[in-house]
Amino acid sequence: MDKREKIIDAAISAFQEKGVEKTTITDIVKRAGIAQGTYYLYFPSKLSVMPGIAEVFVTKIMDQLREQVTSDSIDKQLDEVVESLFGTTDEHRELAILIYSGLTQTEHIKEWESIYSPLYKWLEQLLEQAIKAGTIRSSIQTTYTARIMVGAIESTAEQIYLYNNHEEATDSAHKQELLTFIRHALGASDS
Amino acid sequence: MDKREKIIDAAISAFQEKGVEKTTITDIVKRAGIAQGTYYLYFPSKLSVMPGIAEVFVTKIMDQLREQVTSDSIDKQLDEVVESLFGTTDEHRELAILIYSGLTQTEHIKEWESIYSPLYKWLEQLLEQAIKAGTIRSSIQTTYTARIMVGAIESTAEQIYLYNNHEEATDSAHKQELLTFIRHALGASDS
Amino acid sequence: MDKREKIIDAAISAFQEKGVEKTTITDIVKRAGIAQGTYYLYFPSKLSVMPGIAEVFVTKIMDQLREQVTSDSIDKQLDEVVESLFGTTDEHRELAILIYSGLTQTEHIKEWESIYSPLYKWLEQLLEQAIKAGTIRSSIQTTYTARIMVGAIESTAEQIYLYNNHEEATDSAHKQELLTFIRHALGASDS
Amino acid sequence: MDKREKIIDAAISAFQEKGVEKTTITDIVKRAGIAQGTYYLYFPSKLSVMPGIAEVFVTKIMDQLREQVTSDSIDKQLDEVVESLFGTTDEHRELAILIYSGLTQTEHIKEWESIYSPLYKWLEQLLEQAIKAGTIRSSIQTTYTARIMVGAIESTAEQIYLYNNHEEATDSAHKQELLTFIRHALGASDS
DNA sequence: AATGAATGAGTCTTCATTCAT
DNA sequence: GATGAATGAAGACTCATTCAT
Repeated sequence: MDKREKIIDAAISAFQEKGVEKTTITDIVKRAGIAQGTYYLYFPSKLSVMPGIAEVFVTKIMDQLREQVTSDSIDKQLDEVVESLFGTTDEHRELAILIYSGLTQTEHIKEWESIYSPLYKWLEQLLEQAIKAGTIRSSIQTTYTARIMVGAIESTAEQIYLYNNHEEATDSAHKQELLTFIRHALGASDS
Repeated sequence: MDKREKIIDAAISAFQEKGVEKTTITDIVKRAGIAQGTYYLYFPSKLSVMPGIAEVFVTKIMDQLREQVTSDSIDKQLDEVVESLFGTTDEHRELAILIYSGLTQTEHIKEWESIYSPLYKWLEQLLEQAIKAGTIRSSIQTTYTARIMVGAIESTAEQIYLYNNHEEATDSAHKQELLTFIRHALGASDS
Repeated sequence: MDKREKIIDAAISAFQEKGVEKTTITDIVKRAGIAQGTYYLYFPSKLSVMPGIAEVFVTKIMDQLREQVTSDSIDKQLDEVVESLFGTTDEHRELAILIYSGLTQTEHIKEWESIYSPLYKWLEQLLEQAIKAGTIRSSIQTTYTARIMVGAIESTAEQIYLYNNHEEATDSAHKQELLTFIRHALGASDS
Repeated sequence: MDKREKIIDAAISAFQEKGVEKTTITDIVKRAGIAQGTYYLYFPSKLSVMPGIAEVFVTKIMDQLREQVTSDSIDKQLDEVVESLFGTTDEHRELAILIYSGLTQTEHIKEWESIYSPLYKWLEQLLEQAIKAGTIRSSIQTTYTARIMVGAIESTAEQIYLYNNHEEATDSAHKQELLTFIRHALGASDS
């Protein structure tokens, strides 16, 4: 395992435990088991690990999606996409917060688009296939709609998992409403 | 103008210019034209101005909405809502980021929901009236859909104004796609 | 005694004892009896005290000169000037080195001229009086000759006191040669 | 070109550009095109290159003098000596400073005398010949006067080239005054 | 002889907070 | 209430030096 990876992992664990603001480079290097100066051979500052962390995060999202979205019908696929993204947000909520927090604190916010592009690309393809199959409306421009959908799903997941005190019943209703919202938006047949 | 307000305004301007992390109390008091110690008579720490800033932010959003959403038909109203929220995001994007950033850096993230509640409430009522008028589908649960819509609109606005390098043509297409998306989602008549 | 002066005195003592390079800000503040941060309220860096130190040095030179150069005849005055500057260099040799060293290490070297100007002015006046009295040649341009003389005397003093291992006999001969050199240069009557 | 020489040249260029204090071994090895560790095969520390640099410096001074001082009369020779040393100081002023600076930072300051000895010897011989020829006063002790002259000339050159902002007219007058000063000092015929 | 990644002790510098006025 | 000079703990960052290859 190379040092760059060690540092990213150590940073994730430190940021999650102590928060970005309160984490020091010293915390990170201790966890990574490397020397103080070695950190600066790989990253110029505390927050410059953020894009690295974000990549790890998106990799996790994509792994989950590829694993969990397996159906053929668009209807079930939407279900699985929402389920998967909700799951990732729930599971890695601290990671999600710290990425957002870290990105906003730096000049790196413009990198968000490129970090997310694998996710956007993947969803675009899924939409294109559905259009070809005639299961969603043909007027959809996949480039934009993919981004809109990801935004809608993730913001809803954040509302549920990050801001709220969960309640099984309302959470489920909220999620169902999102699914219905998206299905209508895509012009898919209501299930 | 009392000192508390002066401090909040100074904090907003400092945070926007230098970022939350790099802003110091000294920066704030200099802009506010008060003495170092005076700050602590009004706020116990740097991040404790955040709720004050957030209030200002939501007030601006609501003022814009009330002023700009004036039509009768749901179709035009949606147009105006998107237009208004896009405008606010564009104009106050740094403010939005710093609030989010500030909230994630503290224990205050759960307050996001309550900070946004005036906006949610306002949109719920708009939706309820449209349901009554029969211009959108009656199966909509306004509590959830209001939140989903705000999430979809703001995340799209962020994608356009925060992460991207603007291009007139694509920005406009992206926004149109969002409108179409929402209209279908609400079961409104396509314009 | 104000803090700025305390810092300069502490810096002189620290620089002399440990050398400029090996002295830390911590060394200085400890000797000055002030807090770490207080240093930065007065000076932005370690070497920026140097001009302050140089002023102290020139003040000492001037005090000595005024006290020791009391004769009326130019011949004796020259003797006393050389004696005085040699004495100052001998007594404060470490101070002299560290000023030169410190000035060369920074952007402050251009300030040397203005720091030395009291000395130059004083010697110009002495020369002007001698010209009026007809005891040195009238073709002398005092502005330049004052500078040349100071340079000649100090460089000789440095050669003797800083670079050499002293030997009473040669030191004295060296000094006499300098005096003869200057007397002839000024067109003064040889003693 | 062997590595030792490469290092000395790299050190000169780095010291001149960044100053001795701010130059790091890393700066030097990068310029020399060698590896970090290789430096230590040739020099034990940063300042131990200084004597090597000083050699280069005095070699340049002597080369200039031998090339430019070619006349027979003492009067013209003095002119050429001053011209030559002024030229070297102007051209290599940073080099001169960094040597002085480097020497004062270490225990090496006593070496200044021996570094300069070729220059002193050369000037002693020139003076001896002039005494023999009867063109300067016979009471001169060449050992001391050579040192005094070098000191006077170099300190004047420093005053002009290091400390001042040049002005063609005053610089030239300053130099002429120095020449007149020295001619009288040596008891040479005024030109 | 040459390399250059890794080290970690040591320093500079910042800045939230205090408190005498 | 208001001030702002002073504080000093804490953290970022540097860089001479080493050593396995």
